[in-house]
Amino acid sequence: MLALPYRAELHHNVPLNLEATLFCGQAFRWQKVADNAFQGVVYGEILRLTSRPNALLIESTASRINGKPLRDFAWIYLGLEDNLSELFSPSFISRYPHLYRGASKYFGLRLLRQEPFEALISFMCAQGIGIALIRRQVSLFSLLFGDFIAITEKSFPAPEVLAAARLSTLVKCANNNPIRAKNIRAVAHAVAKGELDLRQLSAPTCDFQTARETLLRYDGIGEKIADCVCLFGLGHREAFPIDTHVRQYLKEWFGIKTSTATLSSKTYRWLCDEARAILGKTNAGLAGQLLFHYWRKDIKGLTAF
DNA sequence: CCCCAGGCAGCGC
DNA sequence: GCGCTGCATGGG
Repeated sequence: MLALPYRAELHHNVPLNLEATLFCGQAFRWQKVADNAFQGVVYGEILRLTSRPNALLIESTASRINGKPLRDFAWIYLGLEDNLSELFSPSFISRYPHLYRGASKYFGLRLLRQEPFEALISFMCAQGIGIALIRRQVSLFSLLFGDFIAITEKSFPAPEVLAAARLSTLVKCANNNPIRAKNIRAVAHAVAKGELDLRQLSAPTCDFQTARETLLRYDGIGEKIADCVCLFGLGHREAFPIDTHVRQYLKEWFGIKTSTATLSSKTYRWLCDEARAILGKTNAGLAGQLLFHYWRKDIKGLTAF
């Protein structure tokens, strides 16, 4: 395994399920490198996280990431500030004890705080195709446009690079989908120009709906993608992305049915409201992720990583 | 060959 | 407002 010069240890007494967190957070470029050890690239540095009882080993190519010491960065990136003690309300637990038991297996799943631009482009690639294909697309962006960090690792490209890229190369990254490639280039251009200010959308002063509506103005970003970017890239905890799996468990577990093949905007928002009514407004995002993971792994038998 | 995979936009009605 | 279809590709 690649030797990383800087290391820190985060001693904590809060629950952390690293594998579920990285998988559900859709950090598509992260890889499992050993038992309880995962490696990724964030803000142009390699980051390796190893989970131990009540401690997290942090190793990196730099002593600071995004201007913060490794310990502080990991705390924010992994969403460890969230209080999990009231994630599921007493009324939810008494009404759905079996779901509570099932989801509790993944207690310690957190909401990632990814790099906003990488999250934005990654989720634009995650439309109606399998995880393997999504991972391939996102990796190609780094392979073709990123800068070397080490022999084996590259950064995610900057907005300026993608904005100036040849369309034919972007098409390769976008699973040969020229429409998606154009959309991605247009969004990268908007970010590069400062017209789409991701830092502003992730500021505490920016509310969720404003961030969401701003993203929705761009082609290639619909309700679900906007919610994903808000939840995992911009730190808006009340976002509740509804994909095909979430739609399935809402129907199966809570009897919330939708008839049509594709969700209209209105129906999508209605489904969100129904889910928030059950899971609680402030906890819906994280609680939904636990249910999502339980549904995928235990009910559908799909594997993470 | 079918349907499904962490959807979106555009079309006809 | 709706419901459907094309986009694109790999796997079951």
